[in-house]
Amino acid sequence: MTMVRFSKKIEYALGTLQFLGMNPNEFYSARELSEILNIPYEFLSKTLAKLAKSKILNSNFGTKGGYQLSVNPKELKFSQILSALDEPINVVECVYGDEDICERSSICMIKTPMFQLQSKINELISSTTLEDLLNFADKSTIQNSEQKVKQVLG
Amino acid sequence: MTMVRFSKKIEYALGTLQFLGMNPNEFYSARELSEILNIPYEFLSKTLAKLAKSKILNSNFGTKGGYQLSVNPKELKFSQILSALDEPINVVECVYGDEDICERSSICMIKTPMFQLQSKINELISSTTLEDLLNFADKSTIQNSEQKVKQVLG
DNA sequence: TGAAATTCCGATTATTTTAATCGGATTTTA
DNA sequence: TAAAATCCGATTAAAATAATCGGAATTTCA
Repeated sequence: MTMVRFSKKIEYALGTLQFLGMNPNEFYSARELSEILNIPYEFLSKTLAKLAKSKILNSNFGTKGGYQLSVNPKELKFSQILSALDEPINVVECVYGDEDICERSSICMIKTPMFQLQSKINELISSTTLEDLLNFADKSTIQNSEQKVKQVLG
Repeated sequence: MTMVRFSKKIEYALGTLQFLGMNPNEFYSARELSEILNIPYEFLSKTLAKLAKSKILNSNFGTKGGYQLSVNPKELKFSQILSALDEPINVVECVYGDEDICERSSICMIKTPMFQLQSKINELISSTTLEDLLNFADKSTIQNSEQKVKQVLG
């Protein structure tokens, strides 16, 4: 962290998954999604590819291709989304990792307590699902978004 | 985030506060702490100054000066430590912040759900205290640390 | 069958953030 | 008054994040 801030990559992924969750059974291309959601195309397309590789999205090649949510929003945990996009990262480097990685290891007394905190964070991101993202979406913003879809798709 | 990782600044601060919590009623200079805890002096001294400014540490000038924990570990929340070291930072830029900061604001549907997640994170870092850090410290590492203290202070 | 639209893949560049360092002023002790 | 310390601002170095570039493979459809 600095404190706790999602990277743009994650923020974009969450927004996209939310959109796809609200519009299931339909394929959207990276280009369309980038225009609808106002996200840089080159960047978003890499994120989409990763989500597809992790089977969170279905993807199709070709002119009619694109992406589609492949899982039930209720079953898609934040922790899965995060692991699809990044190597697992913990509050401190040595949690779950090689202790030799830090030269302070032998005298560092925060490892075990940090392990405890990490568990709580893991619990939090495992108990939050895409469904939560869908349920709490703000209504007026949903309307704005739907208008943008019409504008982009014509 | 990338995912959730404390900055070195925070990691150093936690380790230092833990050490000072285990050795109350005594002043340690930035130089001593940097040697005992194996943390770059220049960097640590800035961190200590911030903690002192936030009244988490007592500080004294001069040759016999140094730092000392000024609060009860049970009363010192992680959230206080984090705010002492950084501007408040949230899971996404717009939470609690100016919406105009993000050009996607009008169509971004994750704001409200992110607000919910932020609350849970805030709750977590408010319910974790320095005492937790002290309680869960690993015993064998404490011994290593105590040896290091003798080695440094003679 | 071939042009267009797409996903996919690797590499590079630019930007921002984090980490570390430098120089020096102020305060206290002895 | 010299030494040891906190304090303060600025700069530099390193690392991580964000964005871009170039092109290969796949599918659609005229």
